[in-house]
Amino acid sequence: MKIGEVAARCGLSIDTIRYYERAGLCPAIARGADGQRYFTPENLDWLTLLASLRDTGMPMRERTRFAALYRAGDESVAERKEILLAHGTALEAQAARLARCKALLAHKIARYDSILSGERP
Amino acid sequence: MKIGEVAARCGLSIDTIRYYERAGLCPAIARGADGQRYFTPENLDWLTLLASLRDTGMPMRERTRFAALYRAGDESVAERKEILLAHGTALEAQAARLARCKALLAHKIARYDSILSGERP
DNA sequence: CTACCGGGCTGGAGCAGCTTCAGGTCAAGC
DNA sequence: GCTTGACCTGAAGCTGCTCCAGCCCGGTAG
Repeated sequence: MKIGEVAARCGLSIDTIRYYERAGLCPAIARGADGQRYFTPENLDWLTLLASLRDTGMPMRERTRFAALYRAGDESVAERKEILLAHGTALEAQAARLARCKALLAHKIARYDSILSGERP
Repeated sequence: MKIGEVAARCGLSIDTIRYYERAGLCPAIARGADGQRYFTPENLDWLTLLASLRDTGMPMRERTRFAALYRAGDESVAERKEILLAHGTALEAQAARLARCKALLAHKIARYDSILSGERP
């Protein structure tokens, strides 16, 4: 798979994928004789996971750590599991934030409505 | 109310509040004779809303637009309502992303578990 | 009355995490 | 054989904070 297809599938931009490779967030990608990157399904899988973690707010530092463990192989599975579990609770926190924002929006919109329908006192 | 208290209550840092004032995201804050900013409850309210919008992913550009409308007064209420409604649907999208990530985590953790408990085939 | 401390102020530098750009290679279709 | 499109690199640029140096001010402890 070439970079364009991977980008389309994993939700990262082409540039971001290249940036992540340079930054060591994904294992070095195999190159063809033409110098182009050729991604394995496992590469795609990993980038998809990274994208999902990024999009749900895992900070770079943490993703970097996670990536280092990933490169270390099966030895690191237990620690990686911890990270994912921790991120799971971070997701809960985020969901709570979303809910609070939703409530706030409802409140504001109600106030706007009362302004719109006949000047409020 | 002084800036420290406002920061503690609204969820933005002191620096961010000052930055937002400079950037025009909140109306100019009143100053005391000592040069310090004194915030009204309405100021606090506004900053709290901004914080909530930021924390749920509303981009700067949109917040800036929203702020400009806010400064324009009641005239702009209808348009502001549109923005908040749109952000509401953005929240839905985010919730969906969170859910997808949660599922992905569950999947990965299951795989890690099967590696941990007796090398997988 | 002086010394100090916490909290505020400013302007400007620094940083993360992309994103864009200039300038170039290669493969394939017409 | 020429254009088109996807890829490559290294470096610069951007956003949205965040931190810092250096200063002022009001209150209180000695």
